[in-house]
Amino acid sequence: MSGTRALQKEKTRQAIINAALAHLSADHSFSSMSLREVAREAGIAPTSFYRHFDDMEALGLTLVDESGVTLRELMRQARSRIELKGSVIQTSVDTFMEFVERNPNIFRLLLRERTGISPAFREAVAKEIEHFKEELSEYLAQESNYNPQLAYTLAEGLVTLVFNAGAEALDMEPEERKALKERTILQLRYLTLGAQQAVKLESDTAKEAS
Amino acid sequence: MSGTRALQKEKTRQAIINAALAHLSADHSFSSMSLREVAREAGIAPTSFYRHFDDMEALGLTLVDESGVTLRELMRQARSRIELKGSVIQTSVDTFMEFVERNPNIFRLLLRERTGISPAFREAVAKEIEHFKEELSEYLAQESNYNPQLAYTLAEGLVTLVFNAGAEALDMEPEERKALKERTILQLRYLTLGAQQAVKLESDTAKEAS
DNA sequence: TAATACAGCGTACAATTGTACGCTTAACTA
DNA sequence: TAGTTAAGCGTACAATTGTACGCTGTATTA
Repeated sequence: MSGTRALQKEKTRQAIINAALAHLSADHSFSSMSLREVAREAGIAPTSFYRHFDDMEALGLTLVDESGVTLRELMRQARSRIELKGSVIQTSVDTFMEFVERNPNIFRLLLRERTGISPAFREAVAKEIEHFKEELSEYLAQESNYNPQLAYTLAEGLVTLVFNAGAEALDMEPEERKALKERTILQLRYLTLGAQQAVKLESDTAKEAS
Repeated sequence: MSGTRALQKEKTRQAIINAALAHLSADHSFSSMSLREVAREAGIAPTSFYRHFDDMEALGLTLVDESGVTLRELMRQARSRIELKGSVIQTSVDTFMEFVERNPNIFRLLLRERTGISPAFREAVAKEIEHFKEELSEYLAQESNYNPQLAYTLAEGLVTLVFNAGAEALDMEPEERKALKERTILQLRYLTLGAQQAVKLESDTAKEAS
C-alpha cells in the first residue's frame, strides 16, 4: 500500500471532506446539502462519491469525527494557556470563543447535528460533547476537593453554558458578543462559587453532627 | 366577514398547521419537510397551499409563533404551581420537563430552528427564548434584591441550563432522564447560590470601605 | 338577481435528486 | 509481462420538488 493509487484516493477523499466543510455556512447546513453538490464542489462525478463513502450520512459522521479532533486540540491549547496565565474561567472562555470565531462552520455543524434528524449524528455529537464534560470534570476533581459526582455536575453546567454562549455568539456583532462573553463569565463564576458553597455547607453540617 | 367562506378558509389553514405539526418528530424536521408533504397530509392540492402561506418559511414562522403561545402558558402554569408548592427551582424544572415530555415536537421545532438555516427562523426562536429570560429576570429582581443586570445574567444562565436539559432529555430513557433532572436542579441551585454569594461579597466590601 | 371574488383543483414543466450500470484507464500483483 | 483490480466517468431513469397558469363552483356583494 501507500502507492500512487492509495495516495490519489486519499487525496480525493480529502477533497470531498473539504468540499463539504467549505459549503457549511450560516445558511447552508450539512443536512440541506446534497450528494451532488458535494461531488460538484470536490470536482468529481456524483457516482464517484460512492467510492469513498456509503452515503451522505457516512460523510457527515466523518466530519463530526474530524471536528472532534479539532475540539480536543482546542482543549489542549486552553490548558497550556491556563498554565501560563492563571485565570481558569476567563482563559477557557476566551479560548473557546476564539475557536468559535475561527471555525464557525465546524461549530455550526456540531450545533445543528446535535439536534438533527439522524440518530447517528446526534449520538456522535453527544459523544464529542461528553468528552468535553469528562475532561473538565476530571480537571475539577483533581484541582479542587470536589467529589466525582459534584465535579461532573459542575462540569456539565459549565460546558453547557459555554457551548450555548458560543452558539449565540455566532449570529452576533463584536460588541454584542463581548457583552455576552462577560455575562457568560459571570455565570460560570456563580456556578463555581455556588458549588463551593454547597461543599462548604455540607462539611459544616457534618462537623456539627459529630 | 366571519361568513361561511372565511370560516372554511380558517379551517383549512388550521389543517395545514396541524399537518405540519403532526409530521414533526425525532427523524423528521420542519426544514426537511416539503410543501407537497404538508399539502398531502392536510388533504389539499399542493397549489392550494399558496392560498394560505407564501411559502414554507411563512408557515414555519407561524408555527414558531404558535409554540410561543404554548410556552407562555407553560410559564403561567409554573407560576401558579410555585404559589401552591413553594420550591421555585424544583417546580420550574418539573413543569418544564413535563412540557417537553408532552410536546416533544413543538420543543424539537424550537430546538432545531434555533440553529437552523433560515435567519428569520433563528430570530423568531431567539425572541421566544428572550421572552423566557426576561420574565424570569423580572421575577428574580422582584423576589430577591438583585440589581437588574445581575438578575438578567442569572436568569439567562438558568434558562440556558433548563432549556438545554430539555433538549437532552428528548433522547433519554425515563431513568436517565431522572438523573439528568436531578443534576440540572443542582446546577440551578449552585448558580443561584453563587449569585447570592456574589451580592453578599459585594455589599461586604462596600461596608468595609465606608 | 347579476356580477364578482376567491378557495381549491388539475395539469404541466423544468430542476434537482439519489443511484444502478457498464465502460475506461491506470495502478497494482503474480 | 500478462492479468487483475478499482477509481472515476457518463448515461440513464424514476422520484420528487416548487410553482406558473387557467378552470370551476360557490359564497359574497351590489
